[in-house]
Amino acid sequence: MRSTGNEGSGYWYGPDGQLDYSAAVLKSLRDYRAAETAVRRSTRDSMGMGETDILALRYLLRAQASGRSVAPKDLSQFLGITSASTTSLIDRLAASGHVRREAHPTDRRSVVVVPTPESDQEVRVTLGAMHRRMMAVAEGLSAEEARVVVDFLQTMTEALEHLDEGHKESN
Amino acid sequence: MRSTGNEGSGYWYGPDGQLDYSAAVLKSLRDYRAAETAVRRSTRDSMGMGETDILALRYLLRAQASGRSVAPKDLSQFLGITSASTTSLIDRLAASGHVRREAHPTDRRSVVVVPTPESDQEVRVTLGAMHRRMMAVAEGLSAEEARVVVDFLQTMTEALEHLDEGHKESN
DNA sequence: ACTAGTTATTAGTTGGTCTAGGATATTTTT
DNA sequence: AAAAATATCCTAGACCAACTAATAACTAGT
Repeated sequence: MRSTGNEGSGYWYGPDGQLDYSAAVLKSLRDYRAAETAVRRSTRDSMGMGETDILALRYLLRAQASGRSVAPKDLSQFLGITSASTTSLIDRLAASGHVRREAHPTDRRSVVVVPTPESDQEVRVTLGAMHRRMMAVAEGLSAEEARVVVDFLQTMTEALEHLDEGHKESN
Repeated sequence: MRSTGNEGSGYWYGPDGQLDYSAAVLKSLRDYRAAETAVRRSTRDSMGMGETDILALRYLLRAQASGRSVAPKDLSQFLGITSASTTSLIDRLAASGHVRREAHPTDRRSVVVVPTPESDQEVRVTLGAMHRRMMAVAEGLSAEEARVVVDFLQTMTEALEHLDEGHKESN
């Protein structure tokens, strides 16, 4: 339907119409992912850290911003790595001056991992430009368009999540 | 989906309106990425291979489907890894029976990497379900909605790509 | 007080990448 | 035609981040 108005998204005209739109949607999704991966890689290189380290740092900064304190265990769970890997990750981040280990106020087994102000600054500078760009694109959408995009992404996310559940059965 | 209000997408109502939509868009994009990453990881684990190996295999299968032949050099370039890493990657894939090395028809220095029929089958089974699911979601969009989504993703992709260009200059 | 469970760490292994260098085949120069 | 330069792939050795298994320090239940 509405076969007009696709000058911008081209490449996918075809006799069928409907099916071509779907292919275009999936392709644009793949392209987006590729671009995002490239940016992450570039960021990662420019900060001299691995992907996981950056994820961890961002998690720590977010937690700090909302007043939560983070133990190594929380990082393990969030990142999906073992506690041993988390220990060495914190070692790395501490060695590079991005975090400090502090004593846990009540549980003396545990530790609180705190990002340093410098790392906060660094991440802001490095990731700020990307975030602003993306925010600008999002703000370019009308409320109705935003609704369509959010609905689509959520539905796609749910589809993937359900898929992941039934992954054991060879289906 | 189908937007009956936003019970699903909630959390983002606020006095401002416009800005909250943008935040919701970015959040849904993040969530989608997280879900996709999880599925990839799960697939990777279930096939007992690394991420790079799966990318390589898919590249090989696509190339085969379109009649192109692939040399190790092509894999290096596509994956962005060194030739040494590519060698060991091919070693792995050959050891697990996913590919074979064959002589290059004209250039006797070179080698052609060919995916085995079994690996084709395996990838089809493993990735087919995901692709069908995603296609189903995409087909659930009207033409107009598809246009909005594709435009959005393309614009976002361009924003990221331009960002990546100016990444050397401290900006 | 003793046992069981939790939390973080250490030690050692594995997997995938890198750099450096070597082997073989092709192309270009002399 | 022979020699030099280039191209393509492989091998060797090292590094890094993840893993598993075992340990130390602590908390909580009985």
